Order: sequence, then C-alpha cells, then structure tokens
Amino acid sequence: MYVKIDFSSDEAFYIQLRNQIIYGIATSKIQEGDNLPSVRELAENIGINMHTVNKAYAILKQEGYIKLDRRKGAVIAIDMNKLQAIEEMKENLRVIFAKAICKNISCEEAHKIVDQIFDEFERG
Amino acid sequence: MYVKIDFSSDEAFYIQLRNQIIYGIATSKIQEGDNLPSVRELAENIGINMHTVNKAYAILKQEGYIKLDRRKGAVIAIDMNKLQAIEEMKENLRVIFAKAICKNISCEEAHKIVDQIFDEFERG
DNA sequence: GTACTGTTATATTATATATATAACAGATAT
DNA sequence: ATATCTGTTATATATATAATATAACAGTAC
Repeated sequence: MYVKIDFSSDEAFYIQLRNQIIYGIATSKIQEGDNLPSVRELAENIGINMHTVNKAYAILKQEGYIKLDRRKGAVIAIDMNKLQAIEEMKENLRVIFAKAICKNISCEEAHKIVDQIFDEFERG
Repeated sequence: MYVKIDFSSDEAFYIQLRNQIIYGIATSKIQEGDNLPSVRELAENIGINMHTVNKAYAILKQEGYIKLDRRKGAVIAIDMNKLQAIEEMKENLRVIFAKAICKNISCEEAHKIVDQIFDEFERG
C-alpha cells in the first residue's frame, strides 16, 4: 500500500491521504482487519506532519472506514451502513451529473463511464 | 431561478452558488442565452457580499458555463468541450465509487442511482 | 451626465490548513 | 519497572482561503 502526496495539488494533504486509503480498500490492496501504519511512521514516510496524518485517520474513522485499537493502532473496519452510504453518494453524484447534463453528456455515456471505473477498481 | 444559500453549511458560499446555477442549467430553469442577475443584485437578494457572487461567476466562466457581456452582464453560454468534461467527470467519479465499493454498493446499484438522478434533472 | 455592467485594488476579519513541540493514557515487550 | 509503541490532546505559529467592506475603473446604454 503505497501512498503518494501531490505537494503541488490544491487539494489538502489530509484529503489526498484519505482518498488514497479509500482507493486502497476499493482495490483490495488493504482489507478488513489490516492495520495502517502509525501516524508517526506514515508521516515520516510521506514527509508530512504527524497531525496531518492524524486528521486523515480521524476522518476515516468518522466516515466508517477504520477503527482505532489501542494495541494495533488504526485497523481497517468498514461500517456497513449502506443506506447512509447511498444517500451520501447520491448527494455527491447530483453535482457531478448536473455538470454532465450541461455539457451534453448523456445518461448512456454516464453508464459507460461508471462501468469503466468499476472495472478499474476490480482489476486493482 | 431561485437561489438559496445554506449559511450553516461547511461548503463555501461561492461553491454553493456555482452549484445551484449549474443545477438551474441542468434542469432547464435557465438556458443558453439567458442572463444571470448582476453580481450586485444577486448579492443583495441572497444577503451576501458582491465579491462572493463575483467569485462564483468568475469560476462559472472559467469552467465554461457562462460568458460575460459588457452590455448584458453574465449570460449562460456553455463551452461544449465534451472530452474535457468527461475527463473531469471521471476523476470526480473515481473517489465517489471507490467509497461505494468499500461500502459494498454494487455496480448495478450504482447504475440505478445514476438513472434516478438523470430522471430528477430531466423532470426539472 | 447618470446608471448600469464586470473587474480590480486594498484592507480587515475569521476560518482552515500545515507545521512544531510537548505531554498524556493505555498497551506491550523486555 | 523501564522503555517503547499506540492514538489523542494541548498550545503555538505561519500561511492560505473565505467573506466582508469601501472604493474606484472601463466599458455600455439611455
């Protein structure tokens, strides 16, 4: 599970880090029960501050992707509240597909792209 | 075309405003050639600062949703660069569907939700 | 001229981001 | 017991972004 931060990106480090860990779970590079590096170790590896990693972990915990174990540290543990996850997904998709409609992207084209992305993740 | 800002939201005012104008275009409440209210007028109506509205307009212009006419002010004018729009859409969808896969939402379920959202916009 | 556009400049306040140093409580191994 | 590892909390600082305020500018229109 390699993590790379784009220091020239306008996206906050802790958001980039959170997304990459979510990508790791989606592509099965890390899975339920696996433990993440400690905040200090990961911060050292990436070259960012410990508190920035800690913020990413805190958000992943709050969003239901990890749990924190005093012994093992941060452990992948998906909170499977599908209804809630679907509602949040819908809200995010509305903005994206509103843009798509403005740019004349059809529902069929959107479906093709959805398949493409799911394929990407399933192939790792 | 009514615009409402959620003052308690953690989303920036100018982002909320931009999104609502995009929703307006996607639902055909406003269309190609229509002009938006002036920055001062809209700011007054919503109860926010002129510069915040101006920022939203500047972004909408940069993203290819409006053009600025010295005479008419801001006018809806979609820049139809589909390839670019599709690439941007893909990038945004990756994060959302990575989350979906973590939360055990299937590709089929995603497709259903896509249809739902496109329906919402087409019905207005 | 007067009134309307978006735009720019300058300044201020508040919040978010990222860093740094330090300490704490619980777990673990030596 | 001591040392070492967890996440967590506290405090402080620097920087960037967001939102506001007041003011002016260059076109356009009546």
